[in-house]
Amino acid sequence: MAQPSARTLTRERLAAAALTVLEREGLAGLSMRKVAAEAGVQAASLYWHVRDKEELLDLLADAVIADAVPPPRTGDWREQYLEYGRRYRALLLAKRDAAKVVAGRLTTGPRVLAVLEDQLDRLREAGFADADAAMASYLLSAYVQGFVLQEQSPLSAAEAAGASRGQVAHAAGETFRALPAETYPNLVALADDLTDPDMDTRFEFGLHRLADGLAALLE
Amino acid sequence: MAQPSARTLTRERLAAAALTVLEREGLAGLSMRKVAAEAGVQAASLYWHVRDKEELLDLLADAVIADAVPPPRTGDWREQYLEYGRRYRALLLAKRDAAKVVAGRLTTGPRVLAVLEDQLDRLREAGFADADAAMASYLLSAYVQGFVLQEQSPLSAAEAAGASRGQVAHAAGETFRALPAETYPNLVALADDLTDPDMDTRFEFGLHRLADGLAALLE
DNA sequence: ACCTGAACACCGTTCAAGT
DNA sequence: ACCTGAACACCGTTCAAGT
Repeated sequence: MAQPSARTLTRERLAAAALTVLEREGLAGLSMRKVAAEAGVQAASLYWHVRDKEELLDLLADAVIADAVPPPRTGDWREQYLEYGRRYRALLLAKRDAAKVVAGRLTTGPRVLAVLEDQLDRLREAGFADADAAMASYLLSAYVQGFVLQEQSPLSAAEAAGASRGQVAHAAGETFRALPAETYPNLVALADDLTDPDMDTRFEFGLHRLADGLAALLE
Repeated sequence: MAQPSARTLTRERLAAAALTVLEREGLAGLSMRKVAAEAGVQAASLYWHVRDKEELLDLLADAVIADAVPPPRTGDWREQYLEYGRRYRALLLAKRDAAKVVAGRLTTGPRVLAVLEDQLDRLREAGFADADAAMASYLLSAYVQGFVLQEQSPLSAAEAAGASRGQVAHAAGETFRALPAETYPNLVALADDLTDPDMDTRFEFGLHRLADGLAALLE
């Protein structure tokens, strides 16, 4: 196939420009004009390669998770399932606003398909029925996307304004503790647990529950 | 407290106007100008009641889930946990783009706090440790939000253009089936399972896995 | 085939000015 | 205290025109 010359615009170069802008300005700051400028072209030119901004975001979503790599085939299916979840989360956390970009978008890049294929293979091999393997895969991505979406968005105006996660969590804890104990005894008692900013532990907890719940299907 | 006269703008009336616009135009079509018009006021007036659009979206998120109601205290904790999940999903599905509005936003309306309080009470009563009860609650909302986010967003440009979910799912199934079977044997074999448009069944599957995984903590 | 210039309708937000 | 009018900088998208 004909190699596009160094300066011609392609969908790949468009996706790369969009990724750069995303990293620099966040999803809210990503405009067609800025992506065009990053690609060294006028805004109107993008519409030759892409129907609209929505389609550009599809390209961006593919680019965001293009680095997906299946975990090694070591340990049992459970350990490998956990590892899929951890890697997906890490992939999303690595790029600014990645969860917002990916959430609710169908990505079918070849790398993603390869990872999905591999994951299904391992689940079936572990003994899951076809439908259960498909569901287990969907379940994992819904959980990870939902989790990282929360994790990546500022908890409040305060955090957006520059306060650290720990500070915001502490303030939230104070809010719970300050609630009337007669009406909200549990919120007051669990204030610390509810606002614990250790996201790794939280993520692992959910991931293990999923794996345990799936394991019960094999008994 | 002084009753605001019928025509004065309040944060409550602002939230109600935003909700109306959301239902009519979707989140992408929700602008400060349209919300102002709906409230019978000029766009600039909103900034007296609200710092910026972000804060208006916070109000909107509260309004979206203000109707939350805890399930009846019948059956064991597991059945009640499932029911919390079902109701949360139903609440989000009832309002256009609700998952996108709520996802990654901290809502602390009194109704939501009451439901959370009640949920924690039941989990602790069932025997969960404090930290586990807090995690179980967070896990449920991450899962439901992640799930409905997928469910509520158009799977593709085709669906946005008016094709039914079933048609899109069928087309996606065709795509998987058409893949080279040597490279993607599992995607080809599970094409139907992966693209099954029955979202209720999918949701229930995940929900039961969560509940089973949590149940294992009590043994 | 691919890109530009100019335009259109529409944004979020600010601010002096009104009542 | 609350709202308006007008303005600013910035959007996504279209389209005739260029090469």
